[in-house]
Amino acid sequence: MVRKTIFSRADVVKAGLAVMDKGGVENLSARRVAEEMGASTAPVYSNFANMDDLVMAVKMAAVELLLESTLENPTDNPFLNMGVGVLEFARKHPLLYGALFLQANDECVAGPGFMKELLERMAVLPDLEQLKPVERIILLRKMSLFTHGLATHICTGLQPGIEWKDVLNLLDEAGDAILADAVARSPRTEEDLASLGSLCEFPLQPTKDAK
Amino acid sequence: MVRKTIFSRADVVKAGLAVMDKGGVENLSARRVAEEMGASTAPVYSNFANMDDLVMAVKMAAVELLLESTLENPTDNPFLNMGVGVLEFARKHPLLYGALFLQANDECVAGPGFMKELLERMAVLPDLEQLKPVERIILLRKMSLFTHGLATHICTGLQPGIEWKDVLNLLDEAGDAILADAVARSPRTEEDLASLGSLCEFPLQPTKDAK
DNA sequence: AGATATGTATTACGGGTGTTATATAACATT
DNA sequence: AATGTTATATAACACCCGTAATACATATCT
Repeated sequence: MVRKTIFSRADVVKAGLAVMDKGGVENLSARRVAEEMGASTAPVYSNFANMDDLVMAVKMAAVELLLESTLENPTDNPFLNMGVGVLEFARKHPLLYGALFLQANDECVAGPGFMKELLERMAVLPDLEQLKPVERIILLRKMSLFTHGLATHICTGLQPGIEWKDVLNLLDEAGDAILADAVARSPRTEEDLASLGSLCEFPLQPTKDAK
Repeated sequence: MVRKTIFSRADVVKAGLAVMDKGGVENLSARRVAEEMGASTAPVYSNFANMDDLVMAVKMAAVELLLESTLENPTDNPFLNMGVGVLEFARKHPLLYGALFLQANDECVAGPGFMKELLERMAVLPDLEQLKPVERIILLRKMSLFTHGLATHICTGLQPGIEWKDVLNLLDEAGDAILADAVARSPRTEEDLASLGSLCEFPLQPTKDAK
């Protein structure tokens, strides 16, 4: 008889992602992951030091999914597409979204790297090149806040009756409003920028506080 | 007369609110509430059928706190003040905010009633009376989404370095942008409103699905 | 083939949870 | 004073969790 399958680190992460997708972080336990894999809890602990490590790895896998989602191009507006990608992700994987953005998250797994990626994509868009780099950061911040507010409502089910096309229209209109406002305020004066101080920078590396 | 109850329903809710404020929903257990009250778990179960009932009651108490916070007037712009109130609440009670808005929340305790209240306050503001009622709903939706996006970031700590005054400036600028956009789009045509369909209504009573 | 190493399964420990059954103590009524 | 009522305390049950110790089976090496 062939030796039973060895469960790799990737297998555990894959199973963990499935569990998290179906039941959220709070259901991601060693026993459930094991059951999902069709194994015992032993492979979980041979591949990861403890559950916290696994949870982190699964979150990072979820971020990969999110970034993929933001790379699709459902509309002809690249700036809008980023937001739509986030919303699509929140709709298809509400519990993954919740694990990434709706938990007090010291490790900051989804924050800086994700924003940096989006910022680089913005820099080459024709509508936005007239803005100062700092103004693009502020614009991204505003759009990101609106988008995440919308995504949060989607995945917590706070607005049950809402239709998907209306969600997209809402994002579109808000994007227009915020973009028009950004253009109208450009170029900002120095004192204007000073009044927005800490908003003009991102902590561009993850805040891995070595503990 | 009946024997006076030492631990009233209100006492249990108060203790539950304290526990939730300090440790979030996930730490709100019968034993912790009892400890907070300086009692055993018995009063919890004599005042509430089960823990779900208590959690719901505590959430409703948290909504009361939130509404109080939105009634304060830190600026001279009543519309802005609503948003500032939400942000202040999220800053002072991040775990309460999380319990209300960052959990998949079937009971929808904080949604409709809260929005309805804000909508009524909007109707009497001078800047907004020129808008159609439906347009005010859409405006509130957008502002609410932006505000909650901001509040979520505050209470999950996703943007650690951000300063409070900058948060308020961000809200102020976004409010201007969204309000200006709403005025510019007014009066909306019928087909315009049709394209926003389900956004124009709130489910004005809580969705208590009797199970 | 036999020994060894290794990945996996099983089991168990300690602690958390919701909930309930029982015991106790303080009050109200008779 | 005795009784009944009722709020509270205690303890127990069954179930979950993270994690470690142990047992086992299989692949690899000698």
